Amino acid sequence: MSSDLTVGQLASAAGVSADTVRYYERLNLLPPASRTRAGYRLYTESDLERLRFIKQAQSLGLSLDDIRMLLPGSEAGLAECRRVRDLLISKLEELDARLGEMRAFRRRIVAYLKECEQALAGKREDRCPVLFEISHSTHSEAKPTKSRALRNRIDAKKGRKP
Amino acid sequence: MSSDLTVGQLASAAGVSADTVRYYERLNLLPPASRTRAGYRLYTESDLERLRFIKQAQSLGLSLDDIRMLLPGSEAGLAECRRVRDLLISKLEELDARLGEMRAFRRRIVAYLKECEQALAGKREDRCPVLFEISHSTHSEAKPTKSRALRNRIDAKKGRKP
DNA sequence: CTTGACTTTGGAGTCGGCTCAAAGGTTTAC
DNA sequence: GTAAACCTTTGAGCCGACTCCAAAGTCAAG
Repeated sequence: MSSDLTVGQLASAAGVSADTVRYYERLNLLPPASRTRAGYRLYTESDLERLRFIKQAQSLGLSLDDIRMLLPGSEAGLAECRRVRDLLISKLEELDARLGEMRAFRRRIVAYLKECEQALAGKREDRCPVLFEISHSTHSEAKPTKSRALRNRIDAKKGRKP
Repeated sequence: MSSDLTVGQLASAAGVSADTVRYYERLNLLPPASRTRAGYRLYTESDLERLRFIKQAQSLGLSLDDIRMLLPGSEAGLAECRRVRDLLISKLEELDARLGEMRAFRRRIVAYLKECEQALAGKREDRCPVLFEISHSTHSEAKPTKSRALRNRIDAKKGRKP
């Protein structure tokens, strides 16, 4: 309470950008901040806790929509707990479905890889058996745009504030 | 030539929309289709296989950029095979890394779920212990990688062709 | 008093992967 | 011969979670 924070201070305390804080406010993930006479947003420690909670939950793979459902509602302990449990169960189901798919895909990749290695060891294939399996068409290539997914990951890993 | 397909036929055979097929063609994921005199696209079985491969790879979380790299280039047999092998190896590594992350995430969810169930069984908590923990854990590194892919897959499962 | 680092707003842009609309041309079924 | 159901193109819109921008206001240090 000794410490009221501006957006920028709150943001850097939580390791996000000021834009992100305002964005969360628009989405009702953070309550509308009180203001100075000049209109600057003012935040308290509890806003910081809440913001950290959001980030933490997000790092668990929850979407902002999911998180909004987790944020302090009006119910008391047990009801709250049931709500959380239901969300966790549904996330777990999603996760398991996806894990199953990924393991199947892994088996497929491994099988393809084995075929490749065999063809390379035998040195007698006139074309990659994997590609033969996948498709018979040859097709000319445009320029290989650098993967955006990769760039996004890199951006995400290093520091928040530009 | 027994089985030439129009874009709509190809699309529904693969369970995607015609728009998606044309979109893939724009992205060079499918070779430019041959045309009838009237300009209609014509596809073959091998296009269908290729399209199915794309969907299969995609359902496991590979981006279209990733997939493009797995698709046939113009080099001859062994070189081609080496390229495919190298890509398969790197995808396999990625996949394993991701599987590891997901399993860790899963353990965390399961642990939280257990706490919820216990609190509900004991009926003595005044506050959900999971919410308490999340709000008091230290926020390390946010990595919301899977949310998006996860939701995309879910959308993909039910919402086909409206 | 001026500089420069903050703040405000609304609105636009980004990325991947579609999805839809508009305005027209073609093919097929009756 | 005509209507339905295809097909063509270009180009815009959608989602989630930001991110950036411009133009203007505010605040603290020197």
